[in-house]
Amino acid sequence: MTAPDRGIPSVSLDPVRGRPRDPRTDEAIMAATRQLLTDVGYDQVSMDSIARVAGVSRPTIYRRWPSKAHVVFDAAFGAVGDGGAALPHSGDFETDLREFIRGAVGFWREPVVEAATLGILAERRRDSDLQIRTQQLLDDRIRGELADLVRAGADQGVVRADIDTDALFTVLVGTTLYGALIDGRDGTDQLVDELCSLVMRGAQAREKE
Amino acid sequence: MTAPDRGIPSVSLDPVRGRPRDPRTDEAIMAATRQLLTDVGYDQVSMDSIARVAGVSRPTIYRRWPSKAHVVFDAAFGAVGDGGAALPHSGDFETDLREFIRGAVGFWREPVVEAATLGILAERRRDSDLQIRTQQLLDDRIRGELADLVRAGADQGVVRADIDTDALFTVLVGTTLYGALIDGRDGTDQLVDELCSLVMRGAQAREKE
Amino acid sequence: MTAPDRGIPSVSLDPVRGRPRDPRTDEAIMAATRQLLTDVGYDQVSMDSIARVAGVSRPTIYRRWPSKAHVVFDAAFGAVGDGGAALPHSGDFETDLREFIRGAVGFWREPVVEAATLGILAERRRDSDLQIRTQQLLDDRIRGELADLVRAGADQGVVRADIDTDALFTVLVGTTLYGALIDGRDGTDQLVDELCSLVMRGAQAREKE
Amino acid sequence: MTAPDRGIPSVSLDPVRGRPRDPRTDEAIMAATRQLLTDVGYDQVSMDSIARVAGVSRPTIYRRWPSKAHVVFDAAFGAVGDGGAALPHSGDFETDLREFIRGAVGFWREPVVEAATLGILAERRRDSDLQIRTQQLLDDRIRGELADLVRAGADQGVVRADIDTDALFTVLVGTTLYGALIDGRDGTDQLVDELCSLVMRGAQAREKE
DNA sequence: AGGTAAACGAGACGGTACGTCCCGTCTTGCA
DNA sequence: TGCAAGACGGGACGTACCGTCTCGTTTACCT
Repeated sequence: MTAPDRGIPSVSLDPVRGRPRDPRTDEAIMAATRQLLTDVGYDQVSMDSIARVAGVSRPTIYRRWPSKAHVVFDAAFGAVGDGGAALPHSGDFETDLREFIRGAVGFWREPVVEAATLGILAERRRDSDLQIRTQQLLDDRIRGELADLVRAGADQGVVRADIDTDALFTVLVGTTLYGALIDGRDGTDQLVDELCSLVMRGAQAREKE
Repeated sequence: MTAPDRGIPSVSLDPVRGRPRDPRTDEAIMAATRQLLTDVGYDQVSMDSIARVAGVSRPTIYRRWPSKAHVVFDAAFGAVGDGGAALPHSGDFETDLREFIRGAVGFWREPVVEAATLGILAERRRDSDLQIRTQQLLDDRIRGELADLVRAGADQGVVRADIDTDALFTVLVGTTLYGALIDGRDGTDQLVDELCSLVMRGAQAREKE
Repeated sequence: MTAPDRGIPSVSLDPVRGRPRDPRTDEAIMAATRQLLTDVGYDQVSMDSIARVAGVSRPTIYRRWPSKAHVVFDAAFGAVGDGGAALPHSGDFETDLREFIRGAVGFWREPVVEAATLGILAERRRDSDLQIRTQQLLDDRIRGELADLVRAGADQGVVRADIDTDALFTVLVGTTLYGALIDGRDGTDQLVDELCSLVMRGAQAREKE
Repeated sequence: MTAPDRGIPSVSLDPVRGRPRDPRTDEAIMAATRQLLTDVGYDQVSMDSIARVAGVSRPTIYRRWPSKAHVVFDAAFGAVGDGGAALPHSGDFETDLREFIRGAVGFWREPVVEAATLGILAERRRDSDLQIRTQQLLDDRIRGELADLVRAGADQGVVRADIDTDALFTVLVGTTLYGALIDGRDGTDQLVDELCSLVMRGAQAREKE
């Protein structure tokens, strides 16, 4: 995510009119927001503090983002698409699933994400733009990726053919989010193992074997 | 949760000195908060608006609860323990599990809970009291209840003996919370069915049958 | 002027409800405003700077006055009624007139008044409350006082019977205001003498003598 | 006033280098400013609104005038010198004086002047350039004109020889300004008559006649 | 005809102030 | 002591101007 102001998709005819925005300003705001998020947490981050740390004026931030939630969203999740893409796909379904889960837990536990997520989710209820963007963040990348994984597993015959990918997605994202951000009881490894095991085999005792 | 003011345990020597608190005041505040939560949502609820709707002054609220988050917590979750207790325990594990899940989804989707939860979870990060209370809410009642369920299932031999109840708890609560409050894609029934099915049987294709 | 918030004449039934306003706060705001007016001038005075100097929060000022112009008005002119009353009335019309003029020039040249007046007059055009209050300030006290003076002079036969007190008022106030605040060319004494002389005798050469 | 940019006297060596300024732009800015002044008043006029109405960019205005006050000054008073010159000089002092006063009142009551004057006078206190320009506006033209008038009257013997023209100027300008812009109580004719009468004959009852 | 320099529209930018809102605490007087 | 009312400090909000700046484009004059 490198171009803010996505909501207003810039209908302008000319590609550039007027003084262009300084890209360093964007980055300074993002960096300041990330730093503040990890330092003081979502609620304590104010537009004023962001502006101060970024060496920028408050109106300059409002010129780019419509509200604090959007600034934080981009600061916390903006780089997700770029970095998180490199999932290995070893070919073995359980290995790949475990990696997927580990990636999810790791993602929620990145300090910036950890600081931002619940605030964003709360704010999201009153901001339809934010709803769309959070949805897209999860759906466009992660849901699709999981679908690929499941399809590969089904082709190999190790995954039930009638599995509902969306439900599986909900289970994985919901559980990792809850485990990482809300419950906070288990270590990463334990959570990953148990979730992977449960998703693979279920809770039911096998009748045979 | 029927006895507010947990933080300040009332140092008074005599049980009653001076004018006693009017218990109707407590209920008026709770009712006003619940109404406002469903009407305008967590962030739009202000102590002022609660006081106004309850016909009460702001200090009267602060005399009973230390902050808005605690008022909302009690308003949204205070009655949980009383009402939600009546789980049937039919004896059939899958039926009971399905009922447990349905109860969880239904809980998250109660209008007041739906309006309050994400706000409370966000606020919880900076308020250790609130952390403890949310933890207790889930643990004391629900975690124990699930443990009973699992134990019964294990005794009957329909549940794997090595199942980790805590992990199962995380999966169930996390998934229902996410599905009900964040994803919002599935209907209740579908979510319940799929989650139940996945937890029972897992995603793995059976080698035989 | 000791009771701000004149615009909303406090319809409350009870004389005192809730915590009463601290009168020292009012005085601190007035003193801060007066100091700032003389130090930096009308336009440089901001609500923030007043609050800072007064050791008060901005909302506290807005609780008492609806805008900067009203704060400045009270700070600059609020004490006028009390102090300026002691006009001597020697009995000799020209002496009293001169004293009246000298008082007017002295008033406009008080540092606080000098700093505030033109700003207030400019602001007045968009604020009907302020219009009324400026009008009252001049009319209630000064116009009446001049009328007394003129009536006494007419009784003694030294003032033309058909003199228009309102026009005389306009001449005196307009000229002193202009001479003191806008023209700034003459010293006080010269302005007083010339205005007094002109008003007494006019510009016309006497036909005889 | 037809040549803007007085402050920065165009250091360029050649009289014209590069693209020359479009003179229609100047006029568009002046016209827009005049329209806005009468429509919304001094304080509501912003450089942005002027630019918008004039179909011009903000820097284009700043290229010609150093601040909003100067733009407004020229828009409101720029054409004064040209139009107001034609005072008749009938030869009869009182007639000419009345005409002078009527001209002054009429001037202050021109819609654009009425909207601009008090704002300019307030701004003038922090802008020495503006001080000089306002002074010149009044002095160069009007003060001199009045001096001519008085001299002619003195020659004819209808005006006291020791009259102070500057004081008379202060009285006439101050009174008309106050009467027209601040007091707003009298109609034009009444103000003119009374001021003229007072200035001619004074307030003193004649001992004889 | 091409080069050069300023005008020009557009809009970013730092800065400052505005007036409002809410929080949580406090200070009254009355019950 | 409970309670209603409301003052109060503090802090954040989002907006509006100001005057300056940096772009790319246009328009004239001058080689």
